[in-house]
Amino acid sequence: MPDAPQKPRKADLRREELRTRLIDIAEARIRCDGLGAVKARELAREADCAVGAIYNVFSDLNGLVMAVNGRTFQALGRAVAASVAAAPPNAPQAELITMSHAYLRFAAENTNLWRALFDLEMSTEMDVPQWYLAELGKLFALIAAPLAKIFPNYTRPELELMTRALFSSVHGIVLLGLQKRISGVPLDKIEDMIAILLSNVTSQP
Amino acid sequence: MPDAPQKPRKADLRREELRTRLIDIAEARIRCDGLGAVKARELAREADCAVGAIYNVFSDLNGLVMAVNGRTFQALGRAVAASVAAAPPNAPQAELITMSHAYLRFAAENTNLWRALFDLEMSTEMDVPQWYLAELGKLFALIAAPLAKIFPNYTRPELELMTRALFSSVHGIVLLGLQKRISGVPLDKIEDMIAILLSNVTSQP
DNA sequence: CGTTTATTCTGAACTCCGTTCATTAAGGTT
DNA sequence: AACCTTAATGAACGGAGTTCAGAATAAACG
Repeated sequence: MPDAPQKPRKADLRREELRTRLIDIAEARIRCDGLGAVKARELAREADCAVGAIYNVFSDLNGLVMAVNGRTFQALGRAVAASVAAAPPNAPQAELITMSHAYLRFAAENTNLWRALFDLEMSTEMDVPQWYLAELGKLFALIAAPLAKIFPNYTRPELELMTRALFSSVHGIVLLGLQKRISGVPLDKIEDMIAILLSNVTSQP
Repeated sequence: MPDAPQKPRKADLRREELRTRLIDIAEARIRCDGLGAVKARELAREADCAVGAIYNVFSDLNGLVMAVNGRTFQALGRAVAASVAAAPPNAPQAELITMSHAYLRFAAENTNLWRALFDLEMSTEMDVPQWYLAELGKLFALIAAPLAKIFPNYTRPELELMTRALFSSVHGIVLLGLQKRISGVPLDKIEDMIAILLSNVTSQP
């Protein structure tokens, strides 16, 4: 009797179908109205299931939001990677700026989803899932590559430090820039901030 | 009859006393256990008043947290200003690094209070109070002064852009650095990140 | 100083939310 | 078809912010 664990059939399919349905709904809600719009009863109504069913598929609502965050993080990574893939090689400074602008663009166009990426981890001080660190690692690698060309004399640790520093810097600029567009900063000003920062950092004396 | 509006007496004193008492308690709670530890019933119990009394003094719990944030923001401003006051003049690069390290130090030593400063504004998309912008303006002025010495050729708008960019960058480094000290970054690594970033930015070719 | 009016304080009650679990229904096995 | 194992259900629970009719207190007045 090969292929022993073949028991689950209908149930698992239904479960998997409900899982993606719930993620779809939660994603749409976060996109439109932010993290606070993810409510158990509304999800159940829209997904046409019982409230309890949600907890058969996810440990709690945080787990569901985490699943949405997984999608968002991958989409973010794709957006940044795509931006740099279409750029000319051997222009590492321009590469950094292009990636950062792609990051800004993604955050601006998917503000609520992008926010959820960071708002959830903070509130619950649980251990970061491994896919989270993996995706972050991919982003870091994209940044480290052009940086290594710009600073060929940097040691490995110095390069890592600089990578984290630049990522955090761009993240900070985007975060504060997108917050309160009123009385705040229009998108191209944020672009300028990123560009002026990166230009100054990457032009050695 | 001069001095007409002299009516309120006992009531206003009690009200003001309760106000500061509530802010004290909320501040202590946030400091120890974060924003989530500010609960109406617990506050009332600790302040020895009815839950409703809170709403006679503040519009809601957000208003109370706002009051705490006011204190925190002022303390933050004092900490940063003090750090630069004790530094040698005519060393603008060192000044910037000193201030940024003071910012990091304040955030590290008052993490929950510092977090509340930003976590609340985000969740409720209400209009930013004017004192908030005023305090931010003071911080910006502290940054702009040494920057003007480093980049004497910058126009006013360029200088403003650079000021915001650097503040946001340092904020981002501190934010992501302090988040998840586990598997994350120790304090002196964060200091190094700030220093390496600012050194690179402020050394023109 | 007593009475009356205005103000403030009180806390039970209302609403809303995430989560649970005894009960019910369905799926799989013999 | 009868049995058992598993999943789905939604009323109920606990805990949160906020409100508001009534009690208590302070002010005003005779």
